[in-house]
Amino acid sequence: MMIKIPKNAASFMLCNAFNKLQGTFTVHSFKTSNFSFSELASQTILTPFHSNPASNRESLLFDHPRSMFEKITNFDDALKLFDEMTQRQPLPSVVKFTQLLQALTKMKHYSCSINLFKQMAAVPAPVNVYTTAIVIKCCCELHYTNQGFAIVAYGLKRGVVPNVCIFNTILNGLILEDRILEAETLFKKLIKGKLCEPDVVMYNTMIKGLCKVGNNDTPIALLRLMDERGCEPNVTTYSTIIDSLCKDKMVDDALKLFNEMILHKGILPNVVTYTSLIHGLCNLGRWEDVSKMLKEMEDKKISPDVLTFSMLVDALCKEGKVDDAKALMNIMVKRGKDPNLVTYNSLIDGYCLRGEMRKAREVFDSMRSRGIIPNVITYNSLLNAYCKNSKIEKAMLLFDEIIEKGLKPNVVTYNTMLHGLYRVGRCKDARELFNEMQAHNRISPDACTYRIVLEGLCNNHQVDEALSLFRLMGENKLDLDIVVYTILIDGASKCGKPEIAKALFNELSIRGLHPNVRTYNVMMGCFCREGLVKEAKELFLQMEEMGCLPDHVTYNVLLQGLLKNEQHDTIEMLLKEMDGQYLSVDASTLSMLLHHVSSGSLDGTLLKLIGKLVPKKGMDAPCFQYRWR
DNA sequence: TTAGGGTTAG
Repeated sequence: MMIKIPKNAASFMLCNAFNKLQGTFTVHSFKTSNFSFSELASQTILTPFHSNPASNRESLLFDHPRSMFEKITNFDDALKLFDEMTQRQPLPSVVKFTQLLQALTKMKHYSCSINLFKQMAAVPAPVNVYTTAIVIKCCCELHYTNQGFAIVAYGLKRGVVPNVCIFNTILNGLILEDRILEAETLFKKLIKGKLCEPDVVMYNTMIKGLCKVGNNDTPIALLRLMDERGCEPNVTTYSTIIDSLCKDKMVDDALKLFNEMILHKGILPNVVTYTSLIHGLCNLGRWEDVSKMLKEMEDKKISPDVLTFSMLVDALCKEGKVDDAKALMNIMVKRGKDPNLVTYNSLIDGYCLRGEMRKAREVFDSMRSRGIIPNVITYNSLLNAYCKNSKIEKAMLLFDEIIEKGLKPNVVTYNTMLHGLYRVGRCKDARELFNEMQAHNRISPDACTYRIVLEGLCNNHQVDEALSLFRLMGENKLDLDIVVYTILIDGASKCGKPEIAKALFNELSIRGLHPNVRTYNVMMGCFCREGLVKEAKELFLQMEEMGCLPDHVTYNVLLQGLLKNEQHDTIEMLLKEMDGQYLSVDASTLSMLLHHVSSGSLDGTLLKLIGKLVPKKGMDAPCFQYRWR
């Protein structure tokens, strides 16, 4: 679609530039009822908005426009008003039409706004840059950004010159649709073609989009570009980048930017900036820095909000400090910040992970009595706890309750249930559920589902079925990753099929997969079980050559293999290596070592070394402590 | 006296 040349020179330049843009973006026609925006754009006989004489002669109906438009709370009222407006002679001003469209858009009736806009075009009613901006936003919100382009073209035909607001809406639309590359190209063209000078809002939009795709360098480059082009960043600009860095665990870089913002730019951080930083610090377990940040907020009289508190509640729960988390929830209530569904879910999950089901249920009941309706995530936590504790009957009752409440189980729900069923050996029920999730609820199994099923089958001595499912996965081109291979190697080995385990291990290099520490541990366990200690030792050397460092499991597996097979020559060396790497012996290795010492097959002088390898108890990891005032 | 971005938690 080419735009024909309009009257004034500025529009002429814009049209040229816009036509060049067409090469980069596909502009689809906007067909709904009987005409499209692309067709509209190519029409020539349209009334320019400024020639409408109605604007200075309003009737009584429109003398109080605010109250009139504030009353529009539903679709029917809007339509009725619109009909009256379009039938008036002369037509109401463009501002009135714009207000009506804006009222609908604020109510999220995007399609309705677009339809009215089309009817306006048919009248034709007056249109200006505000009107088109609103309708373009509607298209973008509906993920029809291409139609937004068509409206820009249509606007140009009517002398509406797109400005920074309109281009920003388009950029935001592309970002909403994850079309970041296209947004970047358009942004560059806007600058190069001097179509508009980006302002802080536009830079923020672009920065948000780039952060969304996991890029941190370009947003920082944009921040520098703002400086070059004389555009002042604001707290949103910095907070967006700070948050992105924190999510990528680059908290120190985020803190540098935070200091730059305050000290060099004189921009005050807000609760969002602090919440992002606190979140990043919590994830890295930097509790002292978290306390510092909270103190700083207090000094600056910035109150933590529900999100700040919820995040801290969640962090405490993940550290196992669930009672502290509950106490923090009481503090937030005292401060007038009501915990919401997310906050309650964290606390319930925290109790569930500790197996404190009575407390979890108490919180569950209290949230409901406060009118907060549990969602599928709430149920998943409870379900997981019941399954992990082999309380499959309770889990099944809960599963029924999810459906009774009209909630839709998700893939996590099914994975949890499958795990639970295999744990108690109910393979047939698991198989039925596996079929049901796909057939009845149209939920596709994910990589996790397959791992659970394969591991479940292996643990229940159904290695052959696991293998055939595994081969089926290969045909479906599902993730045949190293985790899946490791599960099967372990399963085959433990079910007395070491040959299959070895064949699978050898298959890895053909598939281009690299064994990880778990894979090596499992394979070494397989050799040891077979009495092939020499092969296990060789693998131990090989893994280091391949750049895979042994962990405490590796040493324990090898030690047990050596002890079982009465090969004592390398034991002292291994124990010394463990000591050097601060690794511990596990309970069964320890008892075997002690047994061999007492029977005299191991030298008693090793006892001192063994003592150093016993894990120390009772040392609580340092965690978050803060004196709330 | 009509338009755009607004960043933070499970």
